[in-house]
Amino acid sequence: MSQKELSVAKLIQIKDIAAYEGQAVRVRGWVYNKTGKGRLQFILLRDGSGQAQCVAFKKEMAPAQFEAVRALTQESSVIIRGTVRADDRAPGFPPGFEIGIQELEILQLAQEYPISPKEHGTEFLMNHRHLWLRSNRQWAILRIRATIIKAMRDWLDEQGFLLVDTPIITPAAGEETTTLFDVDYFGENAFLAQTGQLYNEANIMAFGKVYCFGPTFRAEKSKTRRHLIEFWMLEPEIAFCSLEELMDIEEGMVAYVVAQVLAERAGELAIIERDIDKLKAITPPFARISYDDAVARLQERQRQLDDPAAKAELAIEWGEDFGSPHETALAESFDKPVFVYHYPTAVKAFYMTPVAGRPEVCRSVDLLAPEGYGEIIGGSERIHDEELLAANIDKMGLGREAYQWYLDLRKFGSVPHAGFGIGVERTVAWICGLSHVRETIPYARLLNRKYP
RNA sequence: UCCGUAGUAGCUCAAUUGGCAGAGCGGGCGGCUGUUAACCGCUAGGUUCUUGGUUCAAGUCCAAGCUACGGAGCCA
Repeated sequence: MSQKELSVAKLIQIKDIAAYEGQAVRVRGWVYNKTGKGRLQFILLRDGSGQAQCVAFKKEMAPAQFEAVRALTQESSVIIRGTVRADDRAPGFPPGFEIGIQELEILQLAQEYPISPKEHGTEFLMNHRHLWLRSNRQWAILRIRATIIKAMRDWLDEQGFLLVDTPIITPAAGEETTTLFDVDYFGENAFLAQTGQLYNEANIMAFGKVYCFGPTFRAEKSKTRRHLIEFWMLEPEIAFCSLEELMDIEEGMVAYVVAQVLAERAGELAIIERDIDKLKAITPPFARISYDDAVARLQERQRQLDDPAAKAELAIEWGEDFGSPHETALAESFDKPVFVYHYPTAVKAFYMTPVAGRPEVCRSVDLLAPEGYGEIIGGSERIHDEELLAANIDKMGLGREAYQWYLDLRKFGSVPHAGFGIGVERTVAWICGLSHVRETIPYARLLNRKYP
């Protein structure tokens, strides 16, 4: 191959490498790993779309060029020109193809890179999150995250929902007032949104079926594997919708999301070594059990336990909310997500409709993911009666002024309606089989972490 | 906030009863024509989290603090 041919070699993305077998190409990227054997050097190059092994033989290159390859450091940025060939020995994403290097251009020779292919601790990796994203596993997880978000939105769009954005800076609490982030709004007090739901309820009266998608903020001092201070939530809201219809929607969306991940991210699931048989089982219908039934199941299960510590952890009386051991124990009976509906009114938010003839429970439903991942969705039928809603706002001591516009919705053509919120990070953690949500978001905001 | 565990080289970890501060990886130098977290030889690299205490002697024991990790509560 002549210099001229090389200089006009087509610039490709590594994900497409199989289509260029036998052709001269250029790839741009970063040195993910390097190994070699004297006059033979192997560069594993990643370009964001995939990874390809690039091979340098000393006898096929100018001496200075070969020396440059030999001196490459991990994460150096380069442009490589060479010829694509099939080789079963070649690792990569996709595997089976490699590039025989003919020319190398170094954009920057990287300094000593802190993240080696060997093991590291959580603290070290989180401190280097801005670099950790380049690692295979993190790369795969965040690509799956993107597919999950896209699938959720595609499904809703297909079902006739409209994306309607809700504000981040809000004057009133969506839920409890203890977990709000304060914002100085030109000398007045405002808060970062915990939910877009109240605005969704206004928006459905204009558009029928809507959803919002964005970050939400909760200043909870919680330090668990399933909590973030800043997390992303997708919240559909539907006019003229019952709790049963809401469950149909949740079920359809979750099943679609899992199917899309299986179809489009098989390679990434393989990188993170996810057991995909567990995901293939996620098809409608999902079991639906009442809170009453769930408590009875938990009490029965607790009776069968011998270990006193485990027994104490799983203790529950009717009226109490579930802790994470309860959610895990409940979900263990199912190999799909399970709905738990009609929770006690006292443990749920002020806007949830009481069950007719049984006001101690409300028209609420949580969806618990399998494999111990717990609640990924919370939803309910909203109160559409002005008197009852106003009374609840007073009872919670929330202050009626800030909710005046919300109460207005019940004056001008109020209708039964329902909606839910699905936590993106918890969904990603479940589908990817991760032990902690900190790896499901590019830059996690945790109780004691705001860097990088 | 509470309970538990830990903090030693850039990283992951050893260090016996309180008695000379060590290995692998990564870095540097050299070797090797099919490597897959390559391999072989040489080499540099330390305020043992901080402060105070006990002791002839502290990485090791005691006290307080800081930080992280695991779990609980709360939630999506």
